[in-house]
Amino acid sequence: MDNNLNAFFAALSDPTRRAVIERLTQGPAPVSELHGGHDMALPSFLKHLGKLEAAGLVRSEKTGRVRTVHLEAAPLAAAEHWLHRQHRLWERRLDRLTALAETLEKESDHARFQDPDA
Amino acid sequence: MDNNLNAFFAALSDPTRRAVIERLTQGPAPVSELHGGHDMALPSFLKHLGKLEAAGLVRSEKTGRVRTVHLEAAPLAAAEHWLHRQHRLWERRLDRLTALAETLEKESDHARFQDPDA
DNA sequence: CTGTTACTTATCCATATGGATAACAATCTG
DNA sequence: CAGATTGTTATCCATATGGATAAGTAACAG
Repeated sequence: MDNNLNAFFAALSDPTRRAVIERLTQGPAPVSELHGGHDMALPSFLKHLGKLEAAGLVRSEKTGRVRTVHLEAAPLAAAEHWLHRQHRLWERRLDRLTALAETLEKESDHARFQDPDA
Repeated sequence: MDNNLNAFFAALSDPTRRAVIERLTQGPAPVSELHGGHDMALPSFLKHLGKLEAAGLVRSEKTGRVRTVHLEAAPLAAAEHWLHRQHRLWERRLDRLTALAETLEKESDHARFQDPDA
């Protein structure tokens, strides 16, 4: 699960591949359609699809001479989950810091009240 | 905002860098502490920190001879947001398909009712 | 002011990545 | 069957990436 994050994030670090993912949220599509609009030779484009599939973000089946590609939901959810977790831990920590700061501020007020000319 | 996603995801595609992020959710740390535990020469490790900082995931300040590194929340949130959006679009599409399937099923039942031996 | 600590900078190296072209294979279509 | 479609495989190439070592700078500590 953790090892996959390497391939997941690497796959998403390329704009061509993110565009493919975005397109696929509209539904499955054959390779040639996905390729259309990307200014790039087909074999080069196929390597991108290969990485997406290797990362498990996408799956494909071939029928006749057409290969149809579709999104795979689970990995998106997994990566999202990792990010969310880190984000949450970080925000929680900020909250604790804020709370601490407020505590210190109150104590500081109190001290000033007891010893105004400090 | 979109251009940053390249660097964001690329930064997260390496386990050393993800480990740094995870460590930093516990709070800021000096370079040497972050480096400890990673079996890697300091300059190599510094390149990882450099990428994290270039991606905006992390910031650092130097005081005396110590550089302290801390997490930057916003980019995590941005990447998380992109993933969430794609995930949502994809799930919404699955829902539409499910609905369509159910509709077809009902129509099919209806047809069978009118023409039971089909 | 000498030594130690904590980075920094400069190179170097092997492999990975993103791109291209050329040639091949396997369907359809007429 | 002949030809066009739709991928696929095999190379090749330039640059990026992840690692290393060596040497340098900038604070402290004594």
